[in-house]
Amino acid sequence: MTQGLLHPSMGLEDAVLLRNGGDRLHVVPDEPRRNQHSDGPQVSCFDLARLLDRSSRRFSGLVSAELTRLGVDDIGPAQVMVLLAIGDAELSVGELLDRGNYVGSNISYYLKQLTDGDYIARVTSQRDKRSARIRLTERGKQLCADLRDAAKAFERTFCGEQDLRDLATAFQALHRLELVWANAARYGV
Amino acid sequence: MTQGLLHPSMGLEDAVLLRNGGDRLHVVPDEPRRNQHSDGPQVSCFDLARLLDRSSRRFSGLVSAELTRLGVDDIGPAQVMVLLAIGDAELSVGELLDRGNYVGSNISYYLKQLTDGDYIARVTSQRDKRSARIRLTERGKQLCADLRDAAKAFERTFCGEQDLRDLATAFQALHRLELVWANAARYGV
DNA sequence: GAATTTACTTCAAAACTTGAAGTAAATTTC
DNA sequence: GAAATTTACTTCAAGTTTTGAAGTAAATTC
Repeated sequence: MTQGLLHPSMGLEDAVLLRNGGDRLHVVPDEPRRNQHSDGPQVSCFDLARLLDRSSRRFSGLVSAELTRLGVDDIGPAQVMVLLAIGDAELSVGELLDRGNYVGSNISYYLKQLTDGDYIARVTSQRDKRSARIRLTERGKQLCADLRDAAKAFERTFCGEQDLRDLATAFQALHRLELVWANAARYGV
Repeated sequence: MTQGLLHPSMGLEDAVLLRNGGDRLHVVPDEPRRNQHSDGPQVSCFDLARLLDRSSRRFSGLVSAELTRLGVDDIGPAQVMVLLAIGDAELSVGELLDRGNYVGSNISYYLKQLTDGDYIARVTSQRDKRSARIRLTERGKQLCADLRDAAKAFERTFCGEQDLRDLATAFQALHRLELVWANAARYGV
């Protein structure tokens, strides 16, 4: 039984959390810092996938908390992600779909909630009346701005230089992997 | 309005997919390869979060497809993740919870399905009769093995050296970020 | 101008998540 | 050593999210 790729019963995921007397939190790496390219213990795509899930959930929790703090209770983190995906652009539902996260009926469902909550405005496109153009309302923009501010504050409080680099590193590496997975889904598999 | 952290309307996520005549797929990086530490365009945690979601979904899709191919139709990718989280270990529900992904009632729900499908066996612990010990059945082990094989085959077909490095890189960076997020959730925020 | 395709939306069923409440065993407290 | 508390789960009911099939109306193609 091909053992090897999958974790050899050693929890790759155990967190080492410490509080250091003062008011600032530190994450203590168990090793000085691995050489960027000697990939350490074998990592399978399943390991990564579980970490993806876990991180996603964790982050959603933070966004939820922030929404509560902001007094927003008609939408959740999932809807927020849609808002952020729209950003400053004015785009059609199709373009939003191309941005990747969702399937059609799903985004309709979110858009309905966001429209009801007055976070986005939808106007039927003049050139193509089938297609709706979507953009943030003032309320939507305000929420995004508030969240960005919260994220900034969060970074100042909890993140060091290395954490910010990790953010970019994770993004780049994951971005490439996603292309591979998308490719696979598209052709053969 | 604090613009900057959030995508300046340029889709960081557009995929560049090519098919190159032959039977092998390539992902074409738009630059030779960024210096590992000059983090390129600003990436916010929201950008990463959306990518996390997207990648997760994408990967689940691949697992789903593989399950279908294997003729497994009583469980989905979510349950598979639980199986893989258990691995070769025999552990209690509590330990599984500590491995991080789920909340209590949630894992009960999955464990029930996995028990019904005969993928896992649960025995009441003798030392502490409240606690159930969980392990994979032969069927569960077989499925995990099949999936690992599929992943191997997948890697051979679709991944280059760089992709494998990305896997490890993403894992490490994300792992650290998750600690930060977990920390934040635990104290203050 | 009929047939097809595109760009969505709606609906209903399934899957998943959450939180509150429940159960039974272990531990602590008095 | 019995009562109270805590631990280790499970169950339940009420959401929320996801999926896929079907629908609608505008645009395109034939």
